[in-house]
Amino acid sequence: MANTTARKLNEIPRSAVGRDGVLDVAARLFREQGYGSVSLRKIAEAAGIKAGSIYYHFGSKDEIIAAVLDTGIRAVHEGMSQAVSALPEGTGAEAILRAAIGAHLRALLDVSDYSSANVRIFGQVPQSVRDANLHARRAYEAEWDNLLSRLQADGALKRDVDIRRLRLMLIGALNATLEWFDPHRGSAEALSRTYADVFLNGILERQET
Amino acid sequence: MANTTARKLNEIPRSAVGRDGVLDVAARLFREQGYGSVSLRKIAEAAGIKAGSIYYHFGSKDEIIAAVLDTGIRAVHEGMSQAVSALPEGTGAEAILRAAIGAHLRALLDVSDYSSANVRIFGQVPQSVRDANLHARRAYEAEWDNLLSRLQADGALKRDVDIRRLRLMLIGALNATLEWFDPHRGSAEALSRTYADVFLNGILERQET
DNA sequence: CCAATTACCTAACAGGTGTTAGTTAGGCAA
DNA sequence: TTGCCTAACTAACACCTGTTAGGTAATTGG
Repeated sequence: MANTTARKLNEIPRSAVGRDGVLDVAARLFREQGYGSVSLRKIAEAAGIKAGSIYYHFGSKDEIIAAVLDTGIRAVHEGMSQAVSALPEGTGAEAILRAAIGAHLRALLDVSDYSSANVRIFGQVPQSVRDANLHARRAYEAEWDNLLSRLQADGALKRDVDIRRLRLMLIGALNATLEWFDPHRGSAEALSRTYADVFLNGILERQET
Repeated sequence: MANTTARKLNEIPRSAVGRDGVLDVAARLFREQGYGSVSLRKIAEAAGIKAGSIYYHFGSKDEIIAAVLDTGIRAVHEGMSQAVSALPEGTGAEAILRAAIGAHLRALLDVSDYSSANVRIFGQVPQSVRDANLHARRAYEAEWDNLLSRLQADGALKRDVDIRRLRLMLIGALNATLEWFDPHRGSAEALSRTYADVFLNGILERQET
């Protein structure tokens, strides 16, 4: 009885696992090992339950990865949107871009297994699951395209760069970081600064001609 | 002994498939579908033989992906090295970098399923297979680091950029192209030029202050 | 012509896969 | 107490996986 009361007072659900617990574990495993190598039995074991029990919370394996992918994209999208809209009015183009780049990278490297899982396994999941995630993806891509177009219209970005292509290159570069970034070797913050430096001004030493 | 060698070198193999045929098919499937989704039976079917027959040419599935990964890295490495060393002496830093970027991208997008398969599945493959590929990978990475260090020492590259980090960012960005590039939408050649433009000079419109 | 080699085939193996059906134990409302 | 709800369980299913053993037809060097 004391147990029951204690449980009620805290916000801990009766079960130590639950739907969210399964999802958290799944996101972590997918990020670490890739889609094909993670079976329902592995997820169940890591979550401390049995494989069949997963079907109380989810209708299929696809439903699990779909949920992971969706949560992941939303996390990055929200992080980036908020970082940009939190800037004071009149912020310069360079600072805006630095904020957006920083937010995207932070979402991947610091914040959540969901975001990184999305990036890493998207190319490996069944087409139907990819398709289900496309709406959310396109919304995030549109956010970037809007931002970049606005900056280009203001004259801050070079006019000869195609926005769609620039966005693909930029986000692709940031996402690729997941394949090699090691937090022991440097902070996500410093890395984000380097990315911004390179993309904004390039790596060539400027000639004074 | 010499006879056997001569036969192997001169004559077209009797079979329409053979070890190389299996390898070609495997590289294509791995590139298209990822490591986990490609079974030996799928490879065999696409090659026009039966699953068991693969074991005449290879000792295990791991041996197949190891061969694919190895061929892939070598193809990119050779392409990049030759493109750079084919430049006339006295070629400027910018032209050298453009040549290297172009060669890397061409190897991924135009030349060979092996290169693109390497990039796409490396992160999904069993650790032992990754480890076996590391020597070849490191050799290619060293080639880039040498190139970039030389250019930096010559004063062509900014001095505040860490070479290792720059190489990871640059190759990562180029490799990410595989996830979205559509040859119907533009040539690899034009894309390579855009990558060079962005990385060398950045995307900010230069202010004339 | 013979023997060996090459490149395939068939059939089976043990184990892993996603998924389903039926069961159980505890908490809660009436 | 009764009966429902929640969140798990066990056991099995049909299928797929990498892999092995043994067999076969065609080609070739001696």
